[in-house]
Amino acid sequence: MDEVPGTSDRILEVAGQLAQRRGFNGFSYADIAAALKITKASLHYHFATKADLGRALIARYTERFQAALDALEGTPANILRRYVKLYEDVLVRDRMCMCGMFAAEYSTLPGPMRNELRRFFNKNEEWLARHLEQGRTNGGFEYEGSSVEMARMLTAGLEGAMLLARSFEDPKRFTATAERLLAELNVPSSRKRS
Amino acid sequence: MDEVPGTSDRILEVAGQLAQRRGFNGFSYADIAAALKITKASLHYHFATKADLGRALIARYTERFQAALDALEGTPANILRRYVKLYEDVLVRDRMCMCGMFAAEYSTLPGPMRNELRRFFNKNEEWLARHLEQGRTNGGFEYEGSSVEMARMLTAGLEGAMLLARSFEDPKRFTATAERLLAELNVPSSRKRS
DNA sequence: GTCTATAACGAGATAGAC
DNA sequence: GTCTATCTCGTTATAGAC
Repeated sequence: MDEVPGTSDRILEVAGQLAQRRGFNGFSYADIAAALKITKASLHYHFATKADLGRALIARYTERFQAALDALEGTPANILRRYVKLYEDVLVRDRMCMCGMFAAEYSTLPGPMRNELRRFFNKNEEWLARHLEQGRTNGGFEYEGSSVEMARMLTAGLEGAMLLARSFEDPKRFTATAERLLAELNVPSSRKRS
Repeated sequence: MDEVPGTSDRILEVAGQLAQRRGFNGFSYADIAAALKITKASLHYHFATKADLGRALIARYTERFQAALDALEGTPANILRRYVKLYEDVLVRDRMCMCGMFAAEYSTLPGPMRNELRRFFNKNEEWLARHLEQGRTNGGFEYEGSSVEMARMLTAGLEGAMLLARSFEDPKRFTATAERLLAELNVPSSRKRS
């Protein structure tokens, strides 16, 4: 395990970074080629069309995000704080959530990418709803109504907060909004010791 | 008043629609020209560069949005419900908030557009914080902490919810999340009579 | 698997006639 | 103000040699 990455992987790595910073319509094969010092033609060997590349980008992102979620441990409150921190880490590296980015570009995306995008949000929602449920049962979370609805509110809030924080070039704006969102669940700020 | 719109206005109207559906990088002068049945060269007479056009688009959007906000009337709870309905109306016409859209494209936008974008969000935040404050004083709103922070949470939630609703091609997803957000303020759903 | 070369198209933008 | 014509460049994509 942890082998030397092949060309396809390195393409996905660079393209992913570009996509998270500039959006799917904001980068080109030329950008990737320049970064990897190979030619555009070589890229097409690995990903015949940009739609193929886009689909692979989301699939990889979903897989990695899911792995990060599955690795989160602790009390329900701490798991949720660490979940928020995943977003924060993306932001401080000057990136946006890839799927939040692509969601904005939704109407210009090829069909296969749209489906892959929904898959990401569905998996995210499922994980979040499950952990909210657990937190309500035995983690001190307080909210009324469906956990799925609450998961959707949190996701919307976090994605929107990333968008706004980037527009103001101020990651702290994200942190503040994220803390307010958690406060709605009665999850105290990580700065206060619980 | 209510004069026949000149060419510049018609350009902004069409370009605005395209921008709200496909993003700033998702439409071209050719698209506008086709819709208005004039040539691309004519467009450049009115807006020399696309950056100029983009800046004018945000300025106009800000102005119109502000006018819509100032026209909202009723109890604090009803004003807030009508505020949410402004977003909803955009969504059901198959559009996204122009500035939410541009926020996603932030890193690819020309500098003048970035400044204009922040101006929009600042004005929106100011209006919202003011009305939240009023609602807390004499409208039954319940929340802790700063009204500005709460305004930012609401804006993030609403923008994010629009993004997600569009990805699932389901405006009801927005409505549900918006109601959850208002519920956090103790603003009851508009479906229940208060 | 990577290269050179090029096709085929669309983008933003300009010159200059009317 | 709007047009025709054109420029220059960037885009995705392909053919075929190595």
